[in-house]
Amino acid sequence: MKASAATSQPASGAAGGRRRRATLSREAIIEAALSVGSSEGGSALTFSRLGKELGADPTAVYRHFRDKDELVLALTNRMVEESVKRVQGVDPARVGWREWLRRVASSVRAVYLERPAVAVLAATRTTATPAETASVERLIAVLHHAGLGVVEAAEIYRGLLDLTLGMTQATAAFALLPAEVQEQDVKAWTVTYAMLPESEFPHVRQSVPRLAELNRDDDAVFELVLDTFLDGVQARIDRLGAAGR
Amino acid sequence: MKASAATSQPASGAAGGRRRRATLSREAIIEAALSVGSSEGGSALTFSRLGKELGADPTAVYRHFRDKDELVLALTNRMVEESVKRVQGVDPARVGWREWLRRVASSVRAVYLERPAVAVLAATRTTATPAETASVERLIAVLHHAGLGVVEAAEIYRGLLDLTLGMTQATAAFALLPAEVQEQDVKAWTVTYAMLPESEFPHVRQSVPRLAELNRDDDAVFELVLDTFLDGVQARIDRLGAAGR
DNA sequence: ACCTGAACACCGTTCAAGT
DNA sequence: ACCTGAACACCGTTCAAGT
Repeated sequence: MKASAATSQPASGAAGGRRRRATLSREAIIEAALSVGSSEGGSALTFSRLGKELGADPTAVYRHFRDKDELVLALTNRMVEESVKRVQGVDPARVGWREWLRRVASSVRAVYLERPAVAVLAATRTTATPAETASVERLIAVLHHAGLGVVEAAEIYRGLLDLTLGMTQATAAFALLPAEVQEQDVKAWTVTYAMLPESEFPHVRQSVPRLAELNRDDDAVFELVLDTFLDGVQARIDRLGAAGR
Repeated sequence: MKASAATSQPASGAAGGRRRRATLSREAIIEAALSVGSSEGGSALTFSRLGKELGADPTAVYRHFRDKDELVLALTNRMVEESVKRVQGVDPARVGWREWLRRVASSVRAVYLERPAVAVLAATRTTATPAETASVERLIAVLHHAGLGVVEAAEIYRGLLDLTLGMTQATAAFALLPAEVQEQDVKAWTVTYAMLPESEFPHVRQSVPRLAELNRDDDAVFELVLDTFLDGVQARIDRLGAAGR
C-alpha cells in the first residue's frame, strides 16, 4: 500500500486555482475521486480515502451526492467524456473505419485503466449523458457508412463496447488484487505451466514462453482480440458487398 | 433480497447423504459457497452467509481454508471442472473446431453465470490445476489442427478465454447490483435513448428497439461477439492456407 | 482437533449536533 | 446551508477460550 500522490488535474473549464480544503463541490469531489481511484497501491475507492484526499470528513460527500452510486455515475460520465476527447481529432473518413474503431476502443481502455478502482465500478454502467449518446450515434453512423445496415451496425457497436469494457474491467479488477495474489498468478505460468510434462502437454510446452508473456501483458491480449473481432466485422462487410452485387 | 434456497447439489464422487450441521470439510464448504454464490437475490459471497448455509459459525471456515482467497481459488477450480464436464461428450473432429470452440466458451459462460457472486471473484484467476492445464492443452491443440501455428493457436486460445471471462464477469457484476440500479439502466435505453431527437440521432433512433433488446440480453451480445471473433479466426486460417499454397 | 465468540480495523449510510 | 462526528449494520480476519 503506497501513499497515493494527491495530484488532482486542473478542472476543465472552471477558472483554476482551486485550493485543497476549500468548500466542497461536485467538481472537486469528482476530481478527488478520480485521483483516489488511480492510486498505484491499487486499493478500492472508499469514502474514507475520499475524505482524506479532500481534507474533509468522509461523510461530507453526502451533501453533494445522494449515495455512492450517484458518484459512480458522475465518474462514469467523466471517463466517457475523457475517452471521446482523446479521439476527437481523429477523422474516420481519413483513417478509415477500422483504424478509427481501434482507436476509440483503445482510448476507452486507456482512460479506464488509468483509474482501475473507478473502472471496476464504472465499466458496467449506462449514464445516458450527452457525451454517451453522441458517442453511440457516432459509432453506429461510422459502422453504417462502412457498409453495414443500421441495425447490424448497432449490434456491432454494442458488441465492440461490451467486449472492450468487459476485458478492461477484468484487467482493472486483477490490478486491484493484493500484490502477493498477483505474483501467484504470474508464477502459475512461469513455473507450473512451464514444468508440465512434454509428453502430455506438447502444445502448452511449445507456446509457454509466449503465454507467460501474454499473461503479463493484458493490453497485448486485448489488441489481439480487438483485431480479430475487427477482422470478423470486415468479413461481414465483404459478404454484404458480395451479396449486394 | 430473497432468501436463498439451501439446495446443495449431491457431492460428485462422495457417497452421498451429507447432513447439514455435519462436521465441516473442504468439500462441504465448497458446495455451500457455490449455493450461496448462486442466490437469486444477487448479493455477495460473505463468511456470514456461508456460515448460515453451513449451520456453523462464520469463522469455522478458517479451519479449512487459510483465507477467503484460498476458497475462491478452490471455487474457481470447481467451475473450470464443471465447464469441462459439460463439453466432454463433444468431439471437435466431429462438430468442427469452430462449433467446438463456441460450445466451450458458452459452457464456461453458463457455468459462471449460474453463480454470479462466485463468478465476479473467480473470472480473473488462474488455478493451474489439472482441469485447467488439460483444458489449455486441448484448446491449443484444436486450434493448431484447425490450421494455425502452435504459438498463434496459443494466442487465440488466450484471447478467446479473456474475451469470454471478461464479458461474463461484467454480466455477473451487473447482476449483483441492487434491483433499482439495474432498472435505471434499462430505463436509459427504453426512455432516454428512445426519446432522443431524430434530427440529431438518426442512427440511434432507427436501431433503438434492437439496442433496448440487446441491453436486456447480454447472452445475445456475447454470442454476437463470439461469432464475429471466430469469423476473424477463420479469416486468419484462410489467409495462412492461401499463403501456404 | 475442530468450533465458538469476542474483538479489531474496516465498509456505506443515517442523523443529531454543531457552525 | 453545509460540515462534523457518533452510531449502526455490515465486511474479513485474528485469537483466546471452549469442547
